[in-house]
Amino acid sequence: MKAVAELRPRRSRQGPRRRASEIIDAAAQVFAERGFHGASTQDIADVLGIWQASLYYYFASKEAALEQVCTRGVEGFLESAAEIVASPGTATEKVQRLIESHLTPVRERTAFVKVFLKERQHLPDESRRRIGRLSRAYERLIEGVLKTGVANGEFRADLDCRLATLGFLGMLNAASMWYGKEGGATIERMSEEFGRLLLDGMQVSRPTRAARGKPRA
Amino acid sequence: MKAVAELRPRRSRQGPRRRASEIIDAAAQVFAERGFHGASTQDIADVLGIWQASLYYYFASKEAALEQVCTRGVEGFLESAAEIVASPGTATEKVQRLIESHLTPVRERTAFVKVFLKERQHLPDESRRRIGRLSRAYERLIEGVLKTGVANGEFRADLDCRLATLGFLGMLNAASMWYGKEGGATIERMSEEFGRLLLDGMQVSRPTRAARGKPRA
DNA sequence: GCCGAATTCTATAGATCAATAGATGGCATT
DNA sequence: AATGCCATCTATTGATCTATAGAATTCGGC
Repeated sequence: MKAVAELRPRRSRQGPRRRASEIIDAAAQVFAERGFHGASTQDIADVLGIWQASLYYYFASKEAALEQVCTRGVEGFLESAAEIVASPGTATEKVQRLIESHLTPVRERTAFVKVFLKERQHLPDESRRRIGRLSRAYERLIEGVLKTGVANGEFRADLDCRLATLGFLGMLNAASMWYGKEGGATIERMSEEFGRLLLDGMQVSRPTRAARGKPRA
Repeated sequence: MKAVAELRPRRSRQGPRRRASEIIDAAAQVFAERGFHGASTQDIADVLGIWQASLYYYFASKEAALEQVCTRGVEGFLESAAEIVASPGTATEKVQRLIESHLTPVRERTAFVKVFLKERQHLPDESRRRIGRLSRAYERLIEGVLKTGVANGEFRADLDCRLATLGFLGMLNAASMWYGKEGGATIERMSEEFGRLLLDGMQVSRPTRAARGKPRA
C-alpha cells in the first residue's frame, strides 16, 4: 500500500552489504514478532519505510529471507562450542562456559535466535536440512562434554547424557523467548543461575534427595 | 479441492460432541505440524476426508478453532498444580510431583500442548489474554513452591525463584517438542532425570562446585 | 417409507499476498 | 553536466485462502 515516502530519508550509499543487512534485520524482527507465515512482506517493508516490491531487490523470495535470518541465528554457536570443547579444563568448567557462550547470542541477536528456534521448520527442504545438521552437530558437542564428565567421575555415573543435553538446551533456549521481557534477567544472572541448576544436578556424591528434603521448620 | 468422497466411511451418528471433538483433534494435529498460519483449513479437511467448507459447521473461524485447541492444551495444568500445592509434603516432594503432572499431558495430548506453546500468540486478543492469565497463574504456583522451599531451608537461600521457575518450565516444555521423536525418552524417564537435575540444583548444603569439579582421572 | 435434524457438499465471493517487469530518480564519478 | 549504476517505485498478475449461502444427503426414530 502506502509507504510514507516523504518521511523516508533517502539512504546515502553505504557499504554494499550494509543496506542488505538492514533489510535482513527488519525481516528478523518481523518474523520474530509474527512468525514466518504470520508476517507479510508488506510488514517488513513497513519497518523499513520502503515499498513491498523493493524487498525483492535484496532477496529472491520470502523463504530466502528466512534462510538468511536463520543462518545468522545459528552462526557462531557451533564454532564457539567447538572451541570450548577443544580447550583445556574440566567438564564442569566447560559446561559453565558452554552456557555462557550459548546465552551470548541471545543478547546480541535476540530476534535472529528466536526465528531460528521457532521458524526453521518452515525453511525449504535443502536449507532446513543444512541447518538441521548444524544443530545436531552442536548437540553432539554438548553431549560429548557430558559423557566425558561421566567417564572421568565428575558427573553422576547414571546421568542420562542425552536427556540432560535436551534439558540443557530446552532451559537455555526458553531464555531467548522471554529475554527482554523479564525485568532483572540479564545474561550474567542467567548464566550463573542456570549453571548452578544444571551443574549441581549432574555432579556426583551428595546425600539422597529424600534425606536432604526434610525442611528444618 | 478434492476429498476422496468414495473412501470416506460416512460417519454414523455419534454422541453430539463426538464428531466436534474429532474435528478439533484434526485441527490440533495440523496446527502442531505446520503452525497456525502455515496450515490451511483445507489441510484440516484433508485429514478428515471432508470438504474445506464443511469445517465451518463446527467452528466459526480458523481462529476459533485455534482457541479450542489451545484451551484443551492448557486445561488441567492449573488444576492439578493447585492440588499439588495444596497437599501436604515438602517443597522437594511437591516439585517432583509438579514435574510429573506437567509432563503427563505431554503424553496424553501432545499436539494440543505443542499448539498451546507455539501458537497461542496468534490468538485474537481476548482469548490470548484469557489463556495468558491461566499461564501466569500456573507460573505463580510453581514459583510459590520454590519460595516456600527457600523459606523453610530446603532450597538454597540465594536461589533466584523467578529464574528457576522459568528454567523449570523451559526444560519441561521443550520436552513436548521432541516427545515422540527421541527414542527412549518416556515420561517416566524424563520425570526422574529432570527431577534430579532441577532439584539437586535447588537444594542446600554441598561443597562448592569448583572443589567437586576436579576429575579423578 | 417418511420426517426432521445433523452433517456434508457445491459454488463462489472477496481479500490477501508473493512475486514479476519495467519505469524512475538520485548519486558518484568523470 | 553527462553517464551509468544502484536503489526504489509503479502497476499488475496469478495464486491461495477464509468464509458465506444454500442445496443435497444421510440417518435415527416414528
